[in-house]
Amino acid sequence: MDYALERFTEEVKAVIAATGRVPLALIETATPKPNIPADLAFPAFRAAKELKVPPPQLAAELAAAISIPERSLIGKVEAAGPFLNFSMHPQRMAEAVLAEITAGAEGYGRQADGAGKAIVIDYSAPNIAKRMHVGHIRSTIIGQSLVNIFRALGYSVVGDNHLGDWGKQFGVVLASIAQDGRPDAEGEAALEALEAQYSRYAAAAKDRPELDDEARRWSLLLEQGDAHARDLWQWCVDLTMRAAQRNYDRLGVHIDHAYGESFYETMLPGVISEALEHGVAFREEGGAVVIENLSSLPTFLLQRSDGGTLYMTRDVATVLFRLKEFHPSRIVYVIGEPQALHMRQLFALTKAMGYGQGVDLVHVAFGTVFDASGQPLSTRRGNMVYLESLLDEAVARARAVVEKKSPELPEDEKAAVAESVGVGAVVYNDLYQDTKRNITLDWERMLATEGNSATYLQYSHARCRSILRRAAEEGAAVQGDASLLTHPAETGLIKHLARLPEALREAGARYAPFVIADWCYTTAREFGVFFEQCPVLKAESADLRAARLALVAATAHALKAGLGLLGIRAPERM
RNA sequence: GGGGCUGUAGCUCAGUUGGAUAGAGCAGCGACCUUCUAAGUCGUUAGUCGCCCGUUCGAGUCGGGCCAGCCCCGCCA
Repeated sequence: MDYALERFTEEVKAVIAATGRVPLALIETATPKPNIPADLAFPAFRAAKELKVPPPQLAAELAAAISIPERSLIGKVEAAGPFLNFSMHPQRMAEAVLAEITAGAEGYGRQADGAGKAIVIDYSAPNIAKRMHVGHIRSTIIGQSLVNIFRALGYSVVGDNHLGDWGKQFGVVLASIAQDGRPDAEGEAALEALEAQYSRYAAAAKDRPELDDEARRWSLLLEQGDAHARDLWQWCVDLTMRAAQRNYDRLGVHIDHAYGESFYETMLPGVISEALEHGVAFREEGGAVVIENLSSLPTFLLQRSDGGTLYMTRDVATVLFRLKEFHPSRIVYVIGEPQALHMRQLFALTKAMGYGQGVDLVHVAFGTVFDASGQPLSTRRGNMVYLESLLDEAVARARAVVEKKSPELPEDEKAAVAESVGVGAVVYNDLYQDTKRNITLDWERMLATEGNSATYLQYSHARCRSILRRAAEEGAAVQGDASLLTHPAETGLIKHLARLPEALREAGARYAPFVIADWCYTTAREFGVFFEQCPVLKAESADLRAARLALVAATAHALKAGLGLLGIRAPERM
């Protein structure tokens, strides 16, 4: 559907065109900066040059020549130097926008751009028998937001959790469990114990080669489908996924599939032979399969000299499977920036092998997380942060704030609010800025309850709901004449609400959830101004109260829709 | 040596088809709660947009060259 803002833009272009003064191709509009009292501008420079008149003259002529149709969303047009500025008709915009949001409710902003197209999004990808750490956290949170965004844009989105459940190191995992037994725990505690067993085993193997042999034997048994090895492996997968699922539930993450690396095991020989047949790869003397001079990328390997496969081999197989299985128009990888080269090589190789022509292979690279002293987080440094503990810590801190700010809430609601606020803060920390930036783990900033923070957005929503709750108690009408909303604070809020569909489009086009975060933040600010300046329940008249209540309801819906795209819950009270 | 990302206020960041006086938050200073949630609102201090050339009516934005930080460059993932 065309939302009000798009219709307004179309009308602006149409009225300029109707003057017959400017060729259609030269009618380009721009959004004025916030300090300009207009909603859409036509910079006359280019057209003026073409027509050989000074830009201010053209702008003035157009301003005089333009006639605004009846019932137009355009309020007024005026020349400002070389710019032709258009303003929205506040009342008609108010009516249109509130009607749209009321109709769309928490699905406001949805579009059909992607109808009939599938997108595969690869995200989260925890390693089996290990805890999820910062890298997986970023991938999970960013990936889920992109899933939400593309679904809202009408795409058929397939999420795939590419589990690290295979490979050389898994023999060590199994051998260490065979030696030390299965930890008697659940969740991160169990995985932490497995990690410790793994480390001990790997360390001991340095002096005792027979341990290495034992690990290799387990690895082989697993690949050969030995029942016992397979059972142990499955136990690890189940344990890890149970722990992951608890975290996913808290984060509002739902991933459609979890094929994992192991799924592709049988397809790997085919991938290698096909690459050789296509002549994009060759087998060097040592036996390794090499790809050289591909799109001027550095040389890389598809098979080890000992015959073993690599990350690249499995990734190629994964692309081929996804193409065949889902027929996507794009495959999106939410993976850390350090793997940018690997991704470019993978994409180039896939295309060179003749696959995925016309399919966009996209790497959404996210930056690295550093600790407060600027060190990268790592297990070895001992400053690693794990998902479950991160969420628990965030919720505990949020709980303290809830106790202080809202002691009157019932116990279970306090807990629920703390959960939403704490988890929301963690999510927002990964989404409020461009994902490709490195970020510094800073508890103070992450759990900030002021300014551009998840809490502020949730608080704004809760304030809306609070007003609506009281209105319901008083039996007040929540639907009124939107054309009464002419206060600058009301108009400002409405105009901004109208921009969610546009923000959604941009977020999708740029793979950038922060565009949504920005929109949410500005919405909360606009609402804050409105809240201060325009009494709702005590409005001057019943009609105005009804109209303002409708605006508050719309704001709540839109804000909840925006937060939903980010994967952040919006509590009713806090 | 080659390549990728980043460089905008004291700090953290927006600023994407080149357009009007470069915007927020935090921190600092000041004001506002007997009125719908002060987890709020308003005011104020603060910037040679890393540096230098170029393209043009116009460059934070585009091109080239430097500088700095992070990361990557065959048998891990």
